[in-house]
Amino acid sequence: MSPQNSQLKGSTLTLVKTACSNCNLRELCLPFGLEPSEMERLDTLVSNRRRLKRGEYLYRVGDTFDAIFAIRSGFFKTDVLIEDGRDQVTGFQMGGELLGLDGISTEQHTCNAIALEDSDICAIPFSQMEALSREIHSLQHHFHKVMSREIVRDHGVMMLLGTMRAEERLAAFLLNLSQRFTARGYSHAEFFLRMTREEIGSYLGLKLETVSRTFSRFQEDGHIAVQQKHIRILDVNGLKALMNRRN
Amino acid sequence: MSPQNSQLKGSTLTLVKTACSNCNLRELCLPFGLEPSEMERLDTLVSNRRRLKRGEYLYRVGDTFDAIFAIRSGFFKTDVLIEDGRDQVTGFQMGGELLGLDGISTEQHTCNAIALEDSDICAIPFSQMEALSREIHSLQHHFHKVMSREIVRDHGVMMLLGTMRAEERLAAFLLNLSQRFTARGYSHAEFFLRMTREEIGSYLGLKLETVSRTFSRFQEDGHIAVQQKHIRILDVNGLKALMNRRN
DNA sequence: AATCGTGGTTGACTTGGATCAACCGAACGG
DNA sequence: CCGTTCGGTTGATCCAAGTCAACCACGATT
Repeated sequence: MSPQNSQLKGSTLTLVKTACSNCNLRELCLPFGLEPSEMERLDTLVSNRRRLKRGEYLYRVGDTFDAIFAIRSGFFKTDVLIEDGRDQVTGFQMGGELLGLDGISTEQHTCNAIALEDSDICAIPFSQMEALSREIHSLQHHFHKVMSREIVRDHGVMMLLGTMRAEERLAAFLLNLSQRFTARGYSHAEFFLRMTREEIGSYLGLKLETVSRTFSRFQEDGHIAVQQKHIRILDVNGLKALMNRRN
Repeated sequence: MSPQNSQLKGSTLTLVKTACSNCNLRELCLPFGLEPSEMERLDTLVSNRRRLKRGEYLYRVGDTFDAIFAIRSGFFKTDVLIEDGRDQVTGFQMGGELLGLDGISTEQHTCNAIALEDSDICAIPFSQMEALSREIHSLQHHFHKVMSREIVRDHGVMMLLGTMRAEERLAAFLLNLSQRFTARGYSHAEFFLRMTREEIGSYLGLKLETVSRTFSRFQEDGHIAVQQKHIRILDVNGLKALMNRRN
């Protein structure tokens, strides 16, 4: 009775010639909107593929930056820390999303990226990527859009952390996950959380107990069914209503 | 009886000969690191200069995006809002900083940018900027760094909102302002706040009363001297110590 | 000089989420 | 198979910040 395991085991690890052109995430990822001939040129940069096991670091604070990473499969978190031990999860990333943009600024990574399940990533050497985007306008423009989208996403998180109560934060979090799973062809209503309550709490500015309690409350109210990491959304509109209910 | 209207009418669109090459903020701004000949080429894009009076919008949520803006002088805030009236200040920007990066993603601005004092900005048409950065490597790379720096800054704010107590947030805020004023040749220890307590609170995820009380406490403890918007920092190290005092 | 409005300060009280603590259940290694 | 560990749940209590409210300071307007 463990659908989680069967799902995980279902991922067959075959060594495929890495290429954006045959990647089923290409429409979500960097090559979005490229002509076939252009995509071939991008393929030559992305030859570098890497596997990570659950818990492994893709990069750490202070690592020198020379490549951005596209997630081919798997699930990541990024976090920042301050001296005294506090840390904050700054995001959860899934297939088709880019990691490492934080490193461009100082040529050093400013956060940690950690695989939350066995994952598969493509490394894209950044200087080559800049060179290619000088030649392919649509690649350049799309890359700018991806960076900008990250800024907009961060504003959303700031809004969430600055103005929302615990219930609203959790509802927003679940709806966001649901929407991203949907975009990747998975069920919008049923999924497994890849992260712990503590990691969710850190991302949302809450303690793990509050996350747990709020999940329980959502369940009592019939909005979701939770069993450990397994989530079923029973009432999307109920969750949405929770979100912009002012007091 | 409509100060807003009169303010809007006050927006004078003057065409001044603008040039990065003679701007004293060039080392903080987009042209950082360019050769003189390259800077001349950038000058041709930045011909477009605009004055805003206090309270005027540089852009609003939903405005179509076609240019990024460099602040030549003055002070801005950006904010996002959700339906039910809540809003969150996402940043305060001063001379040499760029505004509008949020708009690249969807070709529409996703936040409001409002002048907090009479200000002077340079508009840089984005498609021309992309074209030029295909030719000038250092411009391209610097622009990427600026976007990345914005992402890193946002992570800092997320950290602040997610893990810090009111005292720490305010201390971090004051130290950040001080440091940015210093970089612009102003006193690091004495300055005027351009924003209200409410705006500070919105940025820091606090209520205005909490901001006010915390300023008073800092004053009692001899860390700062406050009188309305006038701030003197008396004990930088005291403030720094406040910041990473765990509990 | 009197009035009004906006922004700031301060006090009294309330509360949402943190903290502390006990306990439970699933996964894993010996 | 049992003990251990880790993650999750739930309860009791506490406190930092929110809320509500009164009042003050400073400019702008008349």
